[in-house]
Amino acid sequence: MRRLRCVVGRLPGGRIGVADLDPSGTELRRLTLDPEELPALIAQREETPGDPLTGGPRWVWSDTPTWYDSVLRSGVRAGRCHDLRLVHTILQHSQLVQEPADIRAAIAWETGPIVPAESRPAEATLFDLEAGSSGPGSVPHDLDAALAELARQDRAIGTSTDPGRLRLLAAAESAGALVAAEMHGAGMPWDVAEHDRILAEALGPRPSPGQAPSRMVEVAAEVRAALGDPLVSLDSPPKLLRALHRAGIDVASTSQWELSEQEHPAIEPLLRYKKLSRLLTANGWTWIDEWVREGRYRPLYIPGGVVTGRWASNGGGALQIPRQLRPALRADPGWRLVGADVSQLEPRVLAAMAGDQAMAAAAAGQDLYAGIVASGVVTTRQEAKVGVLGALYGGTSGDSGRIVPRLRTTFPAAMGLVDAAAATGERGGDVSTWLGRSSPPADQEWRQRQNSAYLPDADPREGERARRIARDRGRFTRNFVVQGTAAEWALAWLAGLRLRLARLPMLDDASAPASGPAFSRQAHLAFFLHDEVIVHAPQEQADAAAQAIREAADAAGELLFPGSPVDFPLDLQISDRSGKG
DNA sequence: CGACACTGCGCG
DNA sequence: AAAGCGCGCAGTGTCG
Repeated sequence: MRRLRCVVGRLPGGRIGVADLDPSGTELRRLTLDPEELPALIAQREETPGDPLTGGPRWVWSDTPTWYDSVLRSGVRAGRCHDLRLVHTILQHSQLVQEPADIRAAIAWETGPIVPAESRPAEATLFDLEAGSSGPGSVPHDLDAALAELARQDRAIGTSTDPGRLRLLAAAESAGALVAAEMHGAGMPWDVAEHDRILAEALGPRPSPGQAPSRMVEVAAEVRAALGDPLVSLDSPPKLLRALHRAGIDVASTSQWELSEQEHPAIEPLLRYKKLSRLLTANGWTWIDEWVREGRYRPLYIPGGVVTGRWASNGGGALQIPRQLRPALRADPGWRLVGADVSQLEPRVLAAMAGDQAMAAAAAGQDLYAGIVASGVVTTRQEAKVGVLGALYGGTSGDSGRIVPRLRTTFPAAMGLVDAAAATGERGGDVSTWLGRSSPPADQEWRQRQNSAYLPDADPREGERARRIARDRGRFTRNFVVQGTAAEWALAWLAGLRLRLARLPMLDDASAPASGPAFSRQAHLAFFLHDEVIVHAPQEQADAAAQAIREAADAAGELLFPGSPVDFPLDLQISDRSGKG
């Protein structure tokens, strides 16, 4: 059953048009309204007693943040959407699309990764729908342009080799855009006092501006004493490297993995100094001042920001918050954090895609690596992990180089799939995820190097270089199919979770400080990181939220891989703080 | 002074 | 300078 679609776009003169389309694409009616009337219209159309958000139409618009942020600020949520910009990006390169000419010709929709207009807490008043909004980094917001692009996308999907998969991908990607906008609106509940406590414990109390924290000063002195160099800068890699050489420490770089292999009294304090320095510069007091407002950290999430389909983020390094600071992610009083991550998502996705019976059997328990040990191909969990990561990333040497060939005999279908993806990439071909997102074509320079390496008078070093970058691309495409399909699974998980949470009752009075009307009275997503979600839930909804997370994971598996024996077990905790169950 | 490249390290 | 994928961000250094 295909639902009603409501295409939203700008009209000449600053009004907004909403065109209702039946499943065949025929326009049934058209409304005209002022921009500030849009939230009310959406609220009215979403209103389905007892089934909030799930019974409404699919809103079609140029770009989700452009239209949806203001709607959200009015306290209104949309159930489903179709983000023309994101779907355009997918269809443009998808190998499943057999007639890409129209889509590719619509260059106005070719935006690449979005340029965050304003990621600082201030926020621009969305409808900056003036001239210039069709420049680079933007898309056409007019209703006519949206209708034309939607028609192109419908045709591209309808004539593709697998319309079902591309429709699912379009819906999942677009649902991700709704989640991203909502998570930005809600923010992560951030406990500044706890963050400060963690910093002070590691670094000493907050120093006055321009001063180094006391613990760092002490550790730096230890390093300088051990190097016999009282003035050396530890913050400049070139200077530090020279100082290390003067002290007789033979390293090619100052990276921690290389330093840690050295025996010298300066190494231990230097590594400690680097840890402290990283904590201070990346997530120190300055970070708190810059990013946390009224108990909320609000990064910008960027769906489709990574070529594989993973999200990127902007503002404060949301996807790289160190584990050490996780306890600062803390529920409001009377609320709980419900956190869940998928155990070994990528190898499970690979087993399902490849239909690898042996790998599916190994995945049957909570711990896939234990299952691989049980299969007898390796003897320790560590070997299983190194081997699987080597298979996914294209490891050829060291431990993974020894173990991966053994996996080939035990899991031939799974290994065949990633090996084939690597071979295709090395040849300059493209690969696609399970739902049809395709790898970016090899660029001109890459092709140039492959061609010139085989000319009769080519320098042998050119040939070596060509083979090396060919292997580099092979590792990329090998990983692309798995990382990208895992991202699709995660989008399906998020999409299902979001709608399940929306069915939970709105509380009459939640004791939480308002973070926007739509988020202060109901369990909502607060964080997402590739294979992990955190839901911020009123205490009385915590169990229901946990149940929703589990159901959504099962549903995602069934949606992508119907009938597959591979399941996707979760590690789930309910707590007032993240980082500890 | 800004733009850019590079290093290094946090996350999955 | 990971032998093996994908990111964002801060700091340093270089160039114009």
